[in-house]
Amino acid sequence: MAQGGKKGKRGAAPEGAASARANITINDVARLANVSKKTVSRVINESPLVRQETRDKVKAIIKEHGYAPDPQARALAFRRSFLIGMIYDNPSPQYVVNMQRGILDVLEDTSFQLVLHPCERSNEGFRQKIHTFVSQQKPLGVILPPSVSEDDDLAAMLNDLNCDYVRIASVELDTPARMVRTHDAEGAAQAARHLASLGHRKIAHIHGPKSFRSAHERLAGFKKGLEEQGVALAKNLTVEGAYTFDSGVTCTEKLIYGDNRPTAIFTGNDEMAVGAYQAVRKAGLRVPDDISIVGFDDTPMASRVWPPMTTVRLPIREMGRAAAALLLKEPMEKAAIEPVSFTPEIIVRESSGPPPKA
Amino acid sequence: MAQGGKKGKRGAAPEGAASARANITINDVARLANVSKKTVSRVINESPLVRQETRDKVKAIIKEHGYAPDPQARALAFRRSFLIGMIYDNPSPQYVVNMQRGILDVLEDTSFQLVLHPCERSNEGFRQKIHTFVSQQKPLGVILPPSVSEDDDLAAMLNDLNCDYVRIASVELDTPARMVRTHDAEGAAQAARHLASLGHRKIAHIHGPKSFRSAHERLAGFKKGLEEQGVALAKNLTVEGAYTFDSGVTCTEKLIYGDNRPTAIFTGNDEMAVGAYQAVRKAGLRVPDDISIVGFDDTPMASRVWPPMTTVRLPIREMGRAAAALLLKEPMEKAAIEPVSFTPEIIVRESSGPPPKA
DNA sequence: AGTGTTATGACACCGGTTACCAAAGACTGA
DNA sequence: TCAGTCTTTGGTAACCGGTGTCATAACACT
Repeated sequence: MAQGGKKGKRGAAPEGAASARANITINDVARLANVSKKTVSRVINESPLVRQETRDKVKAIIKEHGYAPDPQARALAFRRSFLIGMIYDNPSPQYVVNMQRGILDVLEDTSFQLVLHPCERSNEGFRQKIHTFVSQQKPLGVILPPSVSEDDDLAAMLNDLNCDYVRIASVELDTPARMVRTHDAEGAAQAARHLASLGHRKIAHIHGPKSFRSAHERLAGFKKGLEEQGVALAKNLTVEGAYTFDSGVTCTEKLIYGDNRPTAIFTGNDEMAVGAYQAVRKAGLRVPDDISIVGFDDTPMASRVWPPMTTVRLPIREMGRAAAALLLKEPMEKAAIEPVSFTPEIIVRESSGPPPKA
Repeated sequence: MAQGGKKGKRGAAPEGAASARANITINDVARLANVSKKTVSRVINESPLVRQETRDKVKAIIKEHGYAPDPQARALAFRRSFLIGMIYDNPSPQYVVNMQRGILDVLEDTSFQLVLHPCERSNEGFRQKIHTFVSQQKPLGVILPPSVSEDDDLAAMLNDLNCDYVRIASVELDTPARMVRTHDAEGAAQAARHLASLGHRKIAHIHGPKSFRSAHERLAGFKKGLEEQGVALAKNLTVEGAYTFDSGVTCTEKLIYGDNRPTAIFTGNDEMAVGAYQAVRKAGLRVPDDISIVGFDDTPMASRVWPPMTTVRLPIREMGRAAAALLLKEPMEKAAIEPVSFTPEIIVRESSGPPPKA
């Protein structure tokens, strides 16, 4: 067992006790196992071209010395870093944090790291920044939640950069291996059916901006739900909000003081629903006695407002897990992948009840 | 101008147009500028040992060809990656997202990336995971918001691992170069003074778990604020919550149905304040007519509940910026650093008013 | 013995940095 | 005026810790 290393050692102490900071490298493992570093590399990368006996020996050494390959060195050699990007413009902290958690659930036992890239699609130059990030850091892939997921130009750019990605969206935008699909329409339909079955006939919908696919989907689902219940879509009761609290307030005021006051309002998200609460209260009306309200998202706020809000929930964290899992799949496995999709579920609380007798 | 490169080129096309994907390297720049790669390296790293003329020439080439050094290669050579970690256990999505934004504000124009490590301090083994992360990824440093920032063992471990860090906390825990200090006590004192000056005399405080330093600080500040206003600390009106919505509800119920019903409640965070709203409402009382409520944090919920909540705000995003800025400072600069601190500010809305006439 | 795997190793390379040396100027003293 | 020394500037080689390519050794099987 030659002392080997012709390479000049520096101050490092090769004594037994040390090893606290002087990290052990692939060369050390190779020497200790009496094999070449390439063989160790093969073992690390699960190559089948290693005899079982050799593999065991190397693995034993690795375990004994607590060796772990250096991610930076691997990244350099692989020309691909062990980073997963999350590029998002969703303004809801709740959504963002849950998505991060989901992704991290999957990354936890790997050596991949999650890096964040919030952006604003309105801000021209955002694509440039992403381009810089991807071409410099060479992440394994990126995850695109709504609404960045809807940006086809962005997807095309990532494709050109040879960077894998997964889009989370309410419509089919890409191949199954690159999609986590949510059935927002079905969630909205549930909300509509719920309100209709309570007896409501004048049901309003405040949807999000038309530039969001989710707004379209939820609106479509809402209409479908009503239709199924044989409830006609009321005139002037479908208005466009901005997914913001303030727009929820103003849209609701418009509805309340319009010529066809609804007995129930379904909003495109919780944020606008809370705005609706406030507008209803300001008008001297009560939820749900005078007007029922149903939101979408089930943010923590939904269960904390008074009365607790009936809303539609999407399993954000699970979606994050699914997206990360897709990204980590081997290219081979990606060929034949079952489409991944999630269906929201209505959470009935106390903001929805039968319409007033009147 | 020798064609140079003895190294065998692969399929790469050295023609003018190309360069779309075949990333330009330091060697290319050196060749184009007629200098050695070492000189280019010096220019990149702002070494003073380069003649101005040479520097300009190299910079021109770099700019012309849009060269950017490979972070992975640099990381390998530097034995230090271009990652900044954020290790947190704060359960508030709002806090977490704002902090992330602040950090990213600073990192945006650098090649540093933010990586996330949520954890639970209760979970034994969490320190092991951080150890693995730090020793493998070798981040430049990590940022520790409360309450992980209060973990001295963790700080010691990071020190051993030779990993820089910044702690964000309401008490002085470390050297100025490693601290972003918040004056929670002062914020709490503001809340106490505000309520006292409205005429309240029976003011309750629901503080967080004693295991959180912030809970201590806010409690201390609350007492100090009352004292300044000459208001006696009422008996049985200081109770311990858990920083959660539910604990806010139960603690408030305890206060309402106790033998000394307060006319105002100051809670250790907004979450508990919203719980207080609910308990008050359930008891058939009104905010602020019967009981005033003041929270702490100014989460978005605070301005969306009804009535909009008076609360104390800490500039989380700015704190994130400050923490990241500290981490990026050169070791030299760190020697003499002014302590960084933030003082919260009370936001008066409509949940606080004069006490009932009774 | 000839052939077709399977296992292993040698060596260059990924794209930077550090250590060390050499050349070019600037400055000195005789 | 000229060699000798110091300071600036640039180059070379080794290295960081892995992986790819390709040749070769080991081990079947005809």
